[in-house]
Amino acid sequence: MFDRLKISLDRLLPVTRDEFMYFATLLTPRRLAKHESLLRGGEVCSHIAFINQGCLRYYYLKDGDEYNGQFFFEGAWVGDYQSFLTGQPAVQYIDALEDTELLVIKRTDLQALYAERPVFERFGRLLAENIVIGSQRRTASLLFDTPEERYLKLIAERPKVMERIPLHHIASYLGIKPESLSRIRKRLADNR
Amino acid sequence: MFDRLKISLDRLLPVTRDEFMYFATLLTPRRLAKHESLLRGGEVCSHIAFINQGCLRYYYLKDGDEYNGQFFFEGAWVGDYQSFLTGQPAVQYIDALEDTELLVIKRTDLQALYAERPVFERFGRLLAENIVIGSQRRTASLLFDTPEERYLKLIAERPKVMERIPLHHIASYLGIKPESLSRIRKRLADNR
DNA sequence: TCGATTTCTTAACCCAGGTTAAGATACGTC
DNA sequence: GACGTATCTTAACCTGGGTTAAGAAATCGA
Repeated sequence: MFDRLKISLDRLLPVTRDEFMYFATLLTPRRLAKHESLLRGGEVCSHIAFINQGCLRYYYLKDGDEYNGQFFFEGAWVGDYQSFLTGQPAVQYIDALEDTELLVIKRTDLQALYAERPVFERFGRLLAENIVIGSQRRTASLLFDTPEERYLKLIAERPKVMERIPLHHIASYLGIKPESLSRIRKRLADNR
Repeated sequence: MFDRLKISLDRLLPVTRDEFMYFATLLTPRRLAKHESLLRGGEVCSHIAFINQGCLRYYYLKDGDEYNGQFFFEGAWVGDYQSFLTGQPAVQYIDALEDTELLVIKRTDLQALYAERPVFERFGRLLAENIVIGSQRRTASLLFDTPEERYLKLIAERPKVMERIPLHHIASYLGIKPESLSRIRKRLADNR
């Protein structure tokens, strides 16, 4: 049950068996059915979740339309950082895109863990730093890549997204409408 | 010389006078003239800098065009996170937009500080977490706000940017060309 | 198994931002 | 004070994504 978590943690920084066991006691398993939601906008994000199996997305709602911010697969952590850290209502919605198994940790338990075990404080820093890198890459791509370029990069860099996620969700992630993604795909198929 | 830094640190988390003094010994003052660069793409970002006075931007270069990622003013930290953390060549360029005074810390010194003083490990986490929040907000705005909406939000939320930064740099930050920003401004001036 | 829903595509028309070119101010600096 | 540069604007034309509408194909659920 905790195998994937151990591997995922160790990739960021090695923890002793003892420290890991303690961490594991703070985690609660949770299952989400496909399309079930982990967090709704307006709620406070009081937990973050490690994905043991499955796939989720977070998205924003504006004028009734959804805009996919990011997709997450097994081995990643999900949560609304802004809400989790500040205690303010979430602006993000988080849904499962497949039947999903999570390991969930409460905000207050994580805060206490940071204070008690320095190695996890470091883990928190490394995790946040890695998220910064990913988020800045995404910002840069939205700033200066065309939708077509973003689509091609997605195919090249994140095959899992192409394999497991419907095209209309991908379009939303790319910042365009499904019809436009179809058009781009046709353009590319008619070899440019 | 360290007053603004102390205030800025304390806002994230309080440090004792003693801890602060130790931190200060790791910092080197540095001045940049307007338009001088702190980091060029391709270099490794081996330092991060606290802005004591002045203003900088980081930008990306693509096909000879600059794309402004972010602006920073006194009280903020600047650096290419991706390069600083991974040791890979920077993809960002960092320039001063005004004559600027910095306090610079070396990567290796900061790493050592994290290991020696837990309070700074925590500081590093909190700083990274705050950057995540800012970066995700920016991503979201690029994803679903129109350029006009982004411009209006910038006026409302970041008056310093409007006061101190040329419009063509603001256009680049908004993801549009200077001519388009002029058009948007005209549209708004002709009251909608 | 069969109707309903989800997913994906196509096409016609519209529009905001890009491109190109030009000109007006303001700013520096020698 | 004058020349060059940086900043900002305007306008005509172009283009790629949005909108609307429709239909085909795959999947789901009862």
